[in-house]
Amino acid sequence: MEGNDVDAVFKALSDLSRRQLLDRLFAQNGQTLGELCRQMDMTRQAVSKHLAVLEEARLVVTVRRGREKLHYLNPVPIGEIYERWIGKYERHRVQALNELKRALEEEHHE
Amino acid sequence: MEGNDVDAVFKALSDLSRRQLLDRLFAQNGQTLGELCRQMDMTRQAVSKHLAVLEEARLVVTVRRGREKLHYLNPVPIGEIYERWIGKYERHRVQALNELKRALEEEHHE
DNA sequence: TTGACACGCAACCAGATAGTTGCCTATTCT
DNA sequence: AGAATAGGCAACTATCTGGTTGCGTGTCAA
Repeated sequence: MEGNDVDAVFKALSDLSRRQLLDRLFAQNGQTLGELCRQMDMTRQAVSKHLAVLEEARLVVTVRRGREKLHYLNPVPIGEIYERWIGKYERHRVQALNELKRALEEEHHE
Repeated sequence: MEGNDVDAVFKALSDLSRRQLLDRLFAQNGQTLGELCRQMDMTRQAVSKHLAVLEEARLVVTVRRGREKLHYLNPVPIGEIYERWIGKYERHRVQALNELKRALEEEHHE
């Protein structure tokens, strides 16, 4: 079967705004909610919700510092997605492409 | 920026049923709608919709054979996701982990 | 201590999504 | 030709999702 929290990670990654947030953290790690908001063209609450989703999927880990909340990338879940899921398909890339080619050719001069 | 159809691929992958369909095709490529339905515990129409989403994201390519529709995996989009997106994060895996560790430690003996 | 700042919580809303049912079309088999 | 099979289309429904507004709480600085 699938790893148990694979679903949360895929769901978290399925939204453009959340991928952008990851990109912002990739550009500069450890940013506060406020800093991330200034780059995001939506209300603070919306950004906060997105970050909560990312945190739930453990793609982001937070640290409180006084009244601020610092957000850090956690590379582990993406690594697991690659190892357990994407890698599996990548390893059969050539085979799948050949099967596909053959099917399309047979169709054409049927 | 992101590749233009990255979003469709991530959205397609965000649903468990669709990932299961990809797994079924991974186990046996070139299956018909009917064959896939028998393994999926939902109506044929629901499965058909899921396959349409996968086709829209070009994760699956179809070939008509008479009244049947054969479904084949297309490995290209997943490869692109890896190359352009996942790989970027994987390459900075160790660095991100170190930043995270340091932040968590500073918090503890603050 | 008072005000400003950083963030959290909850209610609400519109549109997307995942599923259903019902019916129609096209192909194959006898 | 007629029945059975494989699939497509459309309408409908319930829930999920991404966003908003409004207000409350904790922390810092003057």
